[in-house]
Amino acid sequence: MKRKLTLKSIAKELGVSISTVSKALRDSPEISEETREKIKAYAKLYNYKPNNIALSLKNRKTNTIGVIIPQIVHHFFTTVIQGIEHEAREKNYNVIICLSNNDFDKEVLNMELLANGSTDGFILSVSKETMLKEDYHHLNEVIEQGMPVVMFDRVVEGIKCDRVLIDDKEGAKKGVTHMIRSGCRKIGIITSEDYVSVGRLRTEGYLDALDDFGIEPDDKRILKLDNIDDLSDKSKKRIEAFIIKNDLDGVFTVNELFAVHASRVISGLGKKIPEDISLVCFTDGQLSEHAVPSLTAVSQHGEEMGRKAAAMLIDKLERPEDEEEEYSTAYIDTSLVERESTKEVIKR
Amino acid sequence: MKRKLTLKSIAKELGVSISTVSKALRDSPEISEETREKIKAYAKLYNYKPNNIALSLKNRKTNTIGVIIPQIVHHFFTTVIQGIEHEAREKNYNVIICLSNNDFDKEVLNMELLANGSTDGFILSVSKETMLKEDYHHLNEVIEQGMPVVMFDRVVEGIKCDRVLIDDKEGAKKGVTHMIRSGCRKIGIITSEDYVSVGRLRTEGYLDALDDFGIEPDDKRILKLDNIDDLSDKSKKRIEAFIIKNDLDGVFTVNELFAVHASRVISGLGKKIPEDISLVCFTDGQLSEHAVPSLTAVSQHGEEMGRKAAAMLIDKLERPEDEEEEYSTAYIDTSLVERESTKEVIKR
DNA sequence: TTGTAAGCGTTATCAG
DNA sequence: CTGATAACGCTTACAA
Repeated sequence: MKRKLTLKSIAKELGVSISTVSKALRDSPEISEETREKIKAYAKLYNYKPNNIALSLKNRKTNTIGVIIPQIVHHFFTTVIQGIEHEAREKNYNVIICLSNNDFDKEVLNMELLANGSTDGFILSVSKETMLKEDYHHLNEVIEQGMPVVMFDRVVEGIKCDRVLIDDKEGAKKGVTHMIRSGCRKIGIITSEDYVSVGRLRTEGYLDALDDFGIEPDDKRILKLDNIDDLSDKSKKRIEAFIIKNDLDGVFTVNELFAVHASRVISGLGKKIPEDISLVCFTDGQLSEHAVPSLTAVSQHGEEMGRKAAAMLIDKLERPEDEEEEYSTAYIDTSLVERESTKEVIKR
Repeated sequence: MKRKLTLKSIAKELGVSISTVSKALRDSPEISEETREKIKAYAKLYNYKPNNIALSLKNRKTNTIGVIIPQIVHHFFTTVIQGIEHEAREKNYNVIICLSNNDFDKEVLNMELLANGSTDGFILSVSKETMLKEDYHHLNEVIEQGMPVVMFDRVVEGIKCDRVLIDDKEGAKKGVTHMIRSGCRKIGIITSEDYVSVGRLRTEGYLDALDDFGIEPDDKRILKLDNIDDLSDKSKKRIEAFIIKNDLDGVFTVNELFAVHASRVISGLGKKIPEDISLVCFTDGQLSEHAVPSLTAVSQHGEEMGRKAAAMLIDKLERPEDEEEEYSTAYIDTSLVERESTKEVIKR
């Protein structure tokens, strides 16, 4: 086993001091051309790379971003991570990803773990449990210690940090408006309980769209499920009942899973999509793209969101300490991807 | 901004030496009950947590596992990561995830980056480009430096490391056998070029199954696509042509994407699944589960694979240096998840 | 029982 | 131009 090269071992080998080696490798003009070349040649030959840990300790800077998300088995989050990764790499930062599993304690634990020297700042989407508990002491603590935080997607108020949000309300409005323009009038929505901010906002967008066209909202056409992250048997049952009982010509859902199940139920009833019932969902992922019929979807541009979050964080990290204390919220636009589950917009 | 507590700051505050604080916090019997309590009380009150970076430097041990994968937007990899995460947390390790984007240079870069002090070992699935190039110097280098490596899923030979593999051949055999038992005789396979090990192995499993039942293989019924990770327009066209030209009563695909497209093409031809053509795919993900018809799939148990890989790595990391030099390969069993795309097995 | 000092691998300051 | 020294935060012989 070949031990890793250190400045010390190079210095010893070449008969110079450690600091000479260090300076030579960083192209300091203090060092004579000759020794500099000799040292650099040696370092190159044996592939010397400085030890990041030592650098982090020395500089009190890790050049690492901590990302904490509820779960990774979720297409949206993976695209966000890709965006973060890309931006981070370009700006020479590393990324550490931790999962909270939607569990409050794990979120706190991970945060504390990473905060103890492993990262310079955080990008996070808070867990559902945290939102319910409304306990944000772990966030306030790291911020208090000077580590900037950027929240995305699931954000909470009252924290001193930047935010990146999908324009959920506008996105939902786009989707529902499209259905209305294509002739739908009896549109239902399958959404989540209001404490999940994205659910609430998307419901608002739905109502806004109806309002714009003077369509009276109807509570019976709003189904609020309690878990937005997966599709439990209970949720399936409720979706079935919802579609069977209501007389609908369009359904908007806040995620893909609800939509594919709705699609299945609708087809099972012998109704045609989109001729009898149109279907639009929030989140443009694999399911929307490959379902049969493929689903018209509100695309969230997760990658862009990740890039923006990383850019905001790095900006804070590299800004001089003085003129801080300004927090902003960036909105990432959505776009509608039209597919087979909706009809053409009616031209006037 | 509240600076983080350090041993030094505590020592100063309490008027004792740094080492006294250190010892007290680690419950050293050297320190008197009294001072120990005082120090621990103070540390607890102000929530002292040791700096991980300093510990890593001191111990030459980071308690961090580096994971390098081709891409994260892939359900299988996300489940593997979950497994790694779980196992690692339980054994008190952190996980750093890096993406190679299937790019050789990026894989090398990431590996070198993490190897410079950030991690104790690696879990990786090599990028496609790396397999093509057959250049594994980066792997051999970190191994040479004493950092253990565990390869999973896409592995290569001739590297001193542990391996975790899906039993691809057996899995494909299971899937194809199921189709044969349910009455199919003209079964086609949509797979990848042979240089992708999983593609080759799954093709072998397909051939094995045919052989078991005395069915003559037919090259025309084997379609080898060049990209297994996504579904290009070119691949779509080739799948269409393949299904239209061949007279098949069953199709086995090496991933979900190929299967959903095949399903679409088959339905488009007015044929019924599974009555006219059965469909089975490798990889049990969201698409298989939610497609209409839902797809019978060979489940890969990614989570288990991740756990196993992490366990093997940690085992190596914690084993005393002496009796090493033993590398093993673990196989993770697959299981067949029967859904709507296949018929019942015919009883004799 | 407590404190001093060396060391992990770096860099920056200052002296030679 | 080169080298000693201190420091980042921590642990651990060893000394007091």
